[in-house]
Amino acid sequence: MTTPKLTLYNTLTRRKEEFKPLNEGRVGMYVCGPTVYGDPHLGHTRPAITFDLLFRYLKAEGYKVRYVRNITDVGHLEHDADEGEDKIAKKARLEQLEPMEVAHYYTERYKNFMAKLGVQTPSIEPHASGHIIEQIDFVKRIFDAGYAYESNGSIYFDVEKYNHDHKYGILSGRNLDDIVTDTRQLDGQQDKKHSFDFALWKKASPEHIMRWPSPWSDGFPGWHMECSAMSTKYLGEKFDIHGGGMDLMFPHHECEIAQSTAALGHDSARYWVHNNMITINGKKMGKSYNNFITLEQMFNGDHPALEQAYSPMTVRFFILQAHYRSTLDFSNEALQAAEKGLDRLMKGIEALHKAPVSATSSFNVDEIESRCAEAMADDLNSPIVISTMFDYVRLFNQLSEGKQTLTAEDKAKAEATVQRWIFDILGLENEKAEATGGKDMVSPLVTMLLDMRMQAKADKNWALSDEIRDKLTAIGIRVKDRKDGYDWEIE
RNA sequence: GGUCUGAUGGCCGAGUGGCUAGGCAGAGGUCUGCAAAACCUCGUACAGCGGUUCGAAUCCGCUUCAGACCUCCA
Repeated sequence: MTTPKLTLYNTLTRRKEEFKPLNEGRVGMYVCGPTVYGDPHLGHTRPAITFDLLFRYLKAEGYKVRYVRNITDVGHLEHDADEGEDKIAKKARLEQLEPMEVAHYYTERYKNFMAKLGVQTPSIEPHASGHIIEQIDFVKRIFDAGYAYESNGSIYFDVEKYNHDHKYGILSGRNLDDIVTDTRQLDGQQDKKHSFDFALWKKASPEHIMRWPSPWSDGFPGWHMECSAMSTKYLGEKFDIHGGGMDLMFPHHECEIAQSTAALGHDSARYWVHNNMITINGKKMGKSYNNFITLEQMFNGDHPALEQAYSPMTVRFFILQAHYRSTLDFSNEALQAAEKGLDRLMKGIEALHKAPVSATSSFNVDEIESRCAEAMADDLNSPIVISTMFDYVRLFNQLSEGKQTLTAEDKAKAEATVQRWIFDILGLENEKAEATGGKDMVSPLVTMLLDMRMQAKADKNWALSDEIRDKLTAIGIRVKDRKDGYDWEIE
């Protein structure tokens, strides 16, 4: 059995391409992380889980992966940012907190919620504020290369000049003429030669709190700079994969390409991978629409749009059931379907573990691996991996009834394959099994009661039999009658 | 206005030039003292109109509708 070759959809070429790492056996991956001035919401889970999936998959395939995901804690300019206030500072003033206090608070919140969702910690999580020197240095390189100009203490990228030598807009498919006619006139752009020029370094106004010295002014880096500087620092001038949300394609990633090309003479990332958006009522869920549901709300159900709380794994499963390049629409119906589907999947896996072994196998377990491998290699088609697993869940469930059989060897193989795909690569967890760790403690008691119930049933004492079942149900223990006994689980 | 994407059965969502996606919900059945769970069966969907083709929901064109980006956004 040969492992199928991984293909990834590369936004640069608008087609699926076979993935070939620059260095044999190693992968460098950079993904745009959160701006930590607000609570993480459902939308943030899409890139986190998408690239967590890729990270896990590459590692499972034997690659050594360095996965860098930044924390943006400075520099993202406000709408009226040219007047010199960035998002972190603005929020801080409103809340009477130190900017770093705000950034730290939301960074911790982000990390904690991601951990709940089974998102593994990247190899490096660099903070923009900790890389001001690298960013200044990067600006210098662009300036020295002749693609930037100084104006009133700020440094701007000369898009027109860059476009003359290279080509601006290769990622988003725009050309400069369109951008010229279509860019809105914003206030405070008097320092720039053209409206489409973007800031590499901004001079801070007097009231601006977050500021650093530079050769040009006391100020702060432009909002595309951190990704160029930090990806270069940790992954080198050329690396394999750059990921992020589709909404970042323009201008953020476009500007990143321009910056890197201007400074280094060549583009940095080989494969640009973009996840699609989560929508709600057909519209993108995001800060600007003020239609987002925070993860805290998702997990405790405290939001007008939520009919109930949804567990972290339900959310993860919900996301993995859609392909990462499709929009995914939030609805209670869809989340509830995911919740039940995940439950069915986990129960099916438990059925496999409990299944008896036979002298022969009635189905081929090798196909589980080959079908999953083929699906995932095809641009990370996690929905197909899941649907494949459901096909086998049906068979696993039939094992206890004797309608299907597995040899001990095949059962072990099936268990290993499930472990690899469901738990290691998709990163799902059996929340219920983990939450009911106390099962062992109550087990003797429950067993005793259920033995009594068996006797009652044998005596056709249905009143007592049902009373035992009802009382157990009332405290969250579900009784399942089997042909020759019983089974039970904690809800 | 420019660039781009999408429109799949009650819901969510894969996929594809001819061959079952899958999950959820629903209907019927098996099992069972009853129930739960599990298993079996079922709906025969691909926005509309043209075209290419032996054959298209899948390719092409047009139309309608929806969305993303062009401004901070995952």
